[in-house]
Amino acid sequence: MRERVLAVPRPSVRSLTTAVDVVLLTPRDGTLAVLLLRSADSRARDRWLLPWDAPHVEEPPDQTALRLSKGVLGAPPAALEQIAAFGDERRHPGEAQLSVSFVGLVPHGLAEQTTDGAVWVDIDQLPILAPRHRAMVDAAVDVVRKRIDQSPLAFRLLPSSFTLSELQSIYELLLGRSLHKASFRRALQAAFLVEPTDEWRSEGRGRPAQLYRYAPRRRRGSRRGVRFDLINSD
Amino acid sequence: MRERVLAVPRPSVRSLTTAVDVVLLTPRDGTLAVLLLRSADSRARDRWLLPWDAPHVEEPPDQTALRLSKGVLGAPPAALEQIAAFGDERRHPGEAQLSVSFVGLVPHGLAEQTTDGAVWVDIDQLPILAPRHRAMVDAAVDVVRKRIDQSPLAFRLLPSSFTLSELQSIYELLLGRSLHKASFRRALQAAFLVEPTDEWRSEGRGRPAQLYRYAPRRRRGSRRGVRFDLINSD
DNA sequence: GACTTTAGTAGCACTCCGCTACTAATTCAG
DNA sequence: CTGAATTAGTAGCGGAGTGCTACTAAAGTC
Repeated sequence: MRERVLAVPRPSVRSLTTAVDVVLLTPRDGTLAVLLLRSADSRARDRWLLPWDAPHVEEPPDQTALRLSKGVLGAPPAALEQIAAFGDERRHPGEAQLSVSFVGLVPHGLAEQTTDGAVWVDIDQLPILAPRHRAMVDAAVDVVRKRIDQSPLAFRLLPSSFTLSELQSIYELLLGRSLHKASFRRALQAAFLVEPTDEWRSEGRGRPAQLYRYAPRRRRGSRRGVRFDLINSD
Repeated sequence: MRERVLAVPRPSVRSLTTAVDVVLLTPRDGTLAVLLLRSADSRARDRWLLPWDAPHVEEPPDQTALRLSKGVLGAPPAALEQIAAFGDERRHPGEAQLSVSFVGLVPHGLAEQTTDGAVWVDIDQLPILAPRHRAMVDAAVDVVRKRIDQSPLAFRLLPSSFTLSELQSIYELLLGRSLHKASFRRALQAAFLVEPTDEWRSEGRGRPAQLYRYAPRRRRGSRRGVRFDLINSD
């Protein structure tokens, strides 16, 4: 930083039409479902939409996403994270040049109380959406699957006490594949993420299950080496 | 999707002042360095800046990022990925309401030929930057560290043939910690990412090293279980 | 009471990972 | 020429992690 450097001309900003779009996901019937809105205008090009809006004046995008989520759910989602900005030629329903997209996770209980006009649709039975909205849904699922290991997302989809089978179902759902029961529990125990309560829940037939609560304890440093889990040879 | 749903009012977009900002990283002297520009106006509030500009008309943000990168480097970077959109109260040097930020990786050779006005600064010796730029640099490093396992980023920072020690250095640099030689090589072999050439390189003192090339072979499906690598108890 | 269903555990075989300790090939100092 | 220094590369041990089969446990159903 001691070298002499020439100065560069100062750029300036430009105004782009902007939208904030939200992909709300909930566990439903063994898979993930997305919240879609039926278009107001029956002659509109897009019949189904992700909830979206322009940011209000001085409102940061994450606040817009939160406002939108509360609007359709009546309450904030269990988690809300930015996916990415989409600004390419893929069409947005409002013709926004730039979209900032968010993914939210909605626990089952909250998912039942959506406002009129909102419908949960299974993730592999999506209707035709505007291309940009379609890309956001795919990206949202990817984001969730990538974060699930690092962040206690799964626990936010459950009530404060839950059975380990319920927890496993959530993980299977979010990961999109099934897990082995014994291995799942062993990994869970090694991670010190849950602790048993002294309650049990009898769910129809079968042996009652012990209830657990989310109670992460400080990990002893588990510096892993490089994994090279390279799947997509990008 | 067979339920009857009420229609919702149609939102509309709004124009926000927008910038695209680029965090270019290169390996240098055993750590990562960021490319910064010296501000044109000596009385400007921010003396140092990340390269940034407004998108041109009809130019998607990733193209803007590529244009900016080529502008300072004279050539495209080895990799260029979106980090995130920043739209909160953290100040942008151009007062942009919304910033779309990208991270680019620059191989050592290319890093030496930057235009005048650009300086590489060690990542832990950053000068004061506008808060939003500062946040972008931190986020850029995080993004790289999270993707390094899944994506062959490291190989793009090296010439087409390289020694395994060089490769390990790049990994150490990107990950920000040192790796064990034998373990690194074992993991690399298991991943079928490289193949040896029949050339050797003698680098001053010490035994000559065999040169390898990046040659990923289709992995046999290595479905791992859940890892619960939960470190940040978010 | 036998059967079904769900919860939960034991433990084997195998892989993976960190590490110490080695061998190999070169340069450099004298 | 010889030995120290330096860098490359491998062997293999011990422990941790993983996938799986096979079991035991506790409830409901008929």
